[in-house]
Formats: sequence, structure tokens, C-alpha cells
Amino acid sequence: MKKQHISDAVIRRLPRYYRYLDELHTRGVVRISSSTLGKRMGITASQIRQDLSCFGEFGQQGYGYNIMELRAEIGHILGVDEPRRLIIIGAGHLGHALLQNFDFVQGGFRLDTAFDVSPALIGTSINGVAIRSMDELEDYCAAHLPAVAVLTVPKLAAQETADRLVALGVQGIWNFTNVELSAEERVFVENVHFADSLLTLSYRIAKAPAGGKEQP
Amino acid sequence: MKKQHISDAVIRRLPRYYRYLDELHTRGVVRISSSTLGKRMGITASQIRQDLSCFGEFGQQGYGYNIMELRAEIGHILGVDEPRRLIIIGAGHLGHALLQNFDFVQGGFRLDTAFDVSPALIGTSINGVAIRSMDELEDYCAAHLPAVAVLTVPKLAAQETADRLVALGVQGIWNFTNVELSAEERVFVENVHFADSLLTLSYRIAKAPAGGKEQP
DNA sequence: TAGATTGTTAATCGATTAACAATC
DNA sequence: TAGATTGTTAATCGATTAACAATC
Repeated sequence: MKKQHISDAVIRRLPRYYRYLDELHTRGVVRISSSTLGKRMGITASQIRQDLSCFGEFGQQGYGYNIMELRAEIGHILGVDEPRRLIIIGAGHLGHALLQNFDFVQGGFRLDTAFDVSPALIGTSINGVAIRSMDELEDYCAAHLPAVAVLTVPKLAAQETADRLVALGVQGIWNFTNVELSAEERVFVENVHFADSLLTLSYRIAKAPAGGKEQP
Repeated sequence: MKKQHISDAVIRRLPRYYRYLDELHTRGVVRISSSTLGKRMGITASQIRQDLSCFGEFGQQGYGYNIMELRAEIGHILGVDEPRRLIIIGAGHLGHALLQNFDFVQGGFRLDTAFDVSPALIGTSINGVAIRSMDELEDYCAAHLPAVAVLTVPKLAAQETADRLVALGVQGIWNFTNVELSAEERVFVENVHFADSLLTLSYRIAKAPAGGKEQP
């Protein structure tokens, strides 16, 4: 039964399902039951069926799920089948790393261009993607209407740049700046807080008995 | 009342508390009540008090919390006050970005060295941190016993490298490879799955009514 | 058909919020 | 002292798990 409201917990599991299904698909596996998938992912079969039922009925009694189909369904739910334009703001080391390594296409995005303030970078291109001056941002966005901006600028420029992007109508900001942006009225913000992530690891180590991880 | 088991939800909020308190401290604010902090962070005062009560009693009736003290307490809980050695495995673009930009000291870590397989990188240093050959990994770890390894190697090398690190006794792996590591017996793994993060953003945009974010 | 496995309803568990006595 | 705000207990809410009829 399709649900109106989808909880955050479910949403955050969707990409994981997608990743596992994609891998099974690549390996040529054709079908899978919720209990087999659950064992592999370390979650219960109930949870998988409950999660999927938020979006529709994708399985078949006595059979399970067709992997190719389910993968496509979840891909559709995640929106990977309607490519959206994406720009990168800040071509420093991190922006560079994403330009070079990250597969935006697989996520349903089309990486159009990048922006930076450094004269040494402006006019060059990385991995086939042109780097433009931040001065061109307004014109570029007006012409190409990117849906998502990746924010990899220095901390101090974060809020100001985000405000600019919101004014230009981007729908989502993928925020790597470790700054809590206050612009969440008209835009979706997904934060990647490196520091928070590392600190949770620090906590677990600090809490573990000396000499190693505690047995679960 | 101190609790035995701390839920994951609480643990993941701790770094956020720490971040906010750190910022308030830097700005010279001396005290804060749970309700003021809650408003600022967008969570309830109840939740803050409930969370903190897992670890002890840090406030004072009628006053609130002393920011410097509470910051120090949470820092202690997170283990930032007992510096641990950290190494980076893979000095490609992402490793490079972390070497250059990330403040490991603030997280209670001491960035000792980095490893890579590229002859062009081995022997150089980035931001004062030497880059060594992966061949030296075993000797180095035996001598210096790093607590945490940052994994920024290509996908294909991820599992193998993780196994090596676990065998060498690291206590935590900060995993940037987007591979689900199966080594979680003797080590803590904290995953930074860029792809998952971007896909949740994709989902929200796909689901939002055309033209903008839905009102909350 | 018999066995397997779904989608869904009900039960349980855990996390968040509210309420309030204690007290600075 | 009076007002403010804590830590904690109780109430609520939501998410996970279990159970099972439906059915491929």
C-alpha cells in the first residue's frame, strides 16, 4: 500500500538497497527473496518488505523479487532515470576529487561544469569538465538551470555562496563545507559532515575496552 | 543517570552538539539553556537534556549549562582529548583533499603519515605529512600502532587493504570507498558513502512538486 | 498440488516529547 | 525569595519485528 509520508529512515535505506541490487544485477543474479537480501545486508526481511511496500508491490509470492525489475523501480523512486544538471562550486582538492573520481551519471546527474575563483584554474578543465569563473555563475545558471550544486568552497564562503545558489533557483545543495547552512526554505540541503563522521568513530574507539572492539 | 547502552541516534547527535558548543564558545558565549540551544539546533530541549543525561549531569537548575564546561565534557566523551594516531591510505585526490584541508587535530587525531602506491607520490610530502610506499605499511604500523586508518583507495583495493589494516591492529577505519567492508569483527568502520548521500538528495528533488521544494 | 514468499496487519520495541518535582 | 531551568519519570509517538492469510 503506497504511503503518503516516507520516513527519513526509509529514505536513507533506499540508496543502500539500490547499491546491493545493482551489484547483484552486475553479477548476473536474477531473483532474490527478502530474507536472502536481508541476511546479506544485515537487516530483517520484514523491514525490507515494509520499506518497499511504501512505494508499491514489487514482488511475487513464492518467488521473491526480480532483481533487474526491483533495481529499476528503486532507481526510478530515487530519480536516477531522469538526469538532472549538476554544477560544482569550488574546484579545490575536494571538488577536484569529485570531478575526477565520482560517478555522477550513475546517480542520475549530469555534471555540466565547475566554478572557482582561482585564476590558475579558470579556463582549464578537469576530466573533460570546464572550470569557469564564479563571476559567470549568474549567467550560467540563468541559461542552464542546474538542479543541484555541490558546495566545496572554504567555510567562510559557504553561507554567502549558498544564498547565491538559492537565489539562482537550484533545487538541492550537496554541502561539504561542515557549515550548517541556513537556507533551507526553498532548497534541499544534504550535508556531508566529515568531522561529525570521524568523531563518531572516535567515540566508539574511546568507549571500547582497551585493546580492541567490544564483542556485539 | 548514566546509561549503559547509548543508542546510535544519540551518538550521532554528539558531534553536532560539540560543533555548536564549540562555535558558541568561540563567539564568547558563556552559558546556554537547553531550550535556547534546542531552538538554535532545531531540536527539542527535552531531547538535549535526555541525551546529555546518558552521560552525566552537566547542568545547573535555574542556570542552564556552562558552555566551556559542557563543550569539554562532550569533547571528553567523544575522545578528542586523548589524541590518537591516524594514517591515510591512498593519497589520490580525496586523500590529498583531506591532507590539505581537514583539521584532524580538532577531532583529537594526530595525522602521522600517508601511504600510496604511486612512485610519483612516494617520498613527497603534502602539508608537512610524508607519503610512504604501501610496502612500508606493515613495518610502520608495527612501530607506531596507529589507531585509525582513513581508507581512500580505489574500490578494487578496498577490501584487501582493509583486511591488511585489521591484521595490523588498527581500531577504526574511516571508509570512503563506497564499498561495504566485511571486516567488522575486530574493527570499527565508519562509512562515508558519497553516492548514498547524493541519492537521498536526488530522491527529495524527484519527489518534490515541480518548481521547488514543498513547504514543511 | 505443495512449498515458498509476498504484502499487510498486529505486536513489540525504542526513541522522542511532555510534565513536573527538585533546586540553583 | 521568585524565576528559571535542570534531570528524570511518564506519556506519546514512530519504527521495527513478528505473524499470517493470500497466492504465485
